[in-house]
Amino acid sequence: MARRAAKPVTRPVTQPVAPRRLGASQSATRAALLAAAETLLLESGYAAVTSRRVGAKAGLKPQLVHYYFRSMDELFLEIFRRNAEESLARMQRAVATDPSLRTLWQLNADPRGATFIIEFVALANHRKAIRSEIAAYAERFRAAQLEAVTAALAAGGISPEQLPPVAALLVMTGLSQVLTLESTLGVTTGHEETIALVERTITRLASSPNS
Amino acid sequence: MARRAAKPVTRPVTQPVAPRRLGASQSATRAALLAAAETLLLESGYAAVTSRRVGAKAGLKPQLVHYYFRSMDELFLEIFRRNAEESLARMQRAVATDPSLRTLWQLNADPRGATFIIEFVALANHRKAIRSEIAAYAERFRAAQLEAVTAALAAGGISPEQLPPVAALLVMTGLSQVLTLESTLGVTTGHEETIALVERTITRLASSPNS
DNA sequence: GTCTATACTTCGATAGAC
DNA sequence: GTCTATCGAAGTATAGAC
Repeated sequence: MARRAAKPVTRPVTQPVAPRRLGASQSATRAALLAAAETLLLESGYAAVTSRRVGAKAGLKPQLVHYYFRSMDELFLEIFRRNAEESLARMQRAVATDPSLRTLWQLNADPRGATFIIEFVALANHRKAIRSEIAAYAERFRAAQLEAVTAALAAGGISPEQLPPVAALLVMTGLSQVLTLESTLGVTTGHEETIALVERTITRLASSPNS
Repeated sequence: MARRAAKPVTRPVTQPVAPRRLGASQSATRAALLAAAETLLLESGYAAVTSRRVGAKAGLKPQLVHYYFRSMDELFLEIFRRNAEESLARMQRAVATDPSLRTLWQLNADPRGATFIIEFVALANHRKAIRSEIAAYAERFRAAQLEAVTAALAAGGISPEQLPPVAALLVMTGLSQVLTLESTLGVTTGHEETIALVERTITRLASSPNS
């Protein structure tokens, strides 16, 4: 992976950091690079996201990556933020329309999302700068979902003592993660039965006086 | 990542493949390299497992990695197989002693196991040679666990119609995966409540006539 | 059987011309 | 805003000396 920084670089003391020029964030070229990087990430994993390959995929020179992003970590973070913001917004829109457990469950089923999570968690394992960003987002996402689950369970007459909303949420999250993760591996034993069980349970919780 | 093979290399036609010598599989040096690689994988993610770093961690020359393993993929597979076999065996031993849901749940709680899974699934995302191996193992593990869950539920008087054993298994697997995954990120919101719910549910399923 | 020397590739990043 | 040129570190892998 040709680790970090080519040279220590004797930096002029008057310009403490970021002396390099950086491209505008509205640039179409920048957007193309981001799109190429995102595709690479999903198709081939984060290790495939190198400035050279991103450049090639976008039909551009690899140095442009460094012109628009201070470092590869910054590129990764930009990809993460965009997707995070977008999926948070999508979730909140969907919940605003129909604040049910089924809505949340269906949102989780997006296979792209699970692939993203895997890649970024693995990334976080050796790029500390990325870990905290992911953790912060995870908490934010959890809080927003929790609100929806709490409301949905209350509407179904389920008390928090019978079933803590946060536990219900984690069960759903865990399940959808395993299901999509295994699907990408080609393992699908038991998936059908499990999905059926979730559907039944959601229906039951939506309108019953019992756990 | 300084991708693949230094040179095409003009290979003599009489020696179609694997002309290189390989070290003995009982070698202590080999074991040291494997241990170092495994530690690196867990601590820093698969991208940190490079011949140079593995060598350094083991206090050996990086070239030795290539002497004992034909390629980095082979090293990864060796790590995977060892851990896979061992955890399958451990599970079967535990279940033989006490074939209950709680036994299975406690086995899943091992954080090492979940970290391994994350790393290898991410790896499988762009190393095809590894994917099939993981998928095959997953099916094997699933089948063994399923047997135990089926027996445990039957013993508790739960019919497969009330709760399909394979679905119960996937719920447990998904949960333990999310819990440890989030823990490594430092996110633990709701974990306590969820673990409590699982414990309660296991107790209920172990000895009751109701779903 | 075991390890060293070394080849060659790719990496991130920068400087400076256009 | 983009391209040419280039550096030095790190990557995989092989050939051949002990």
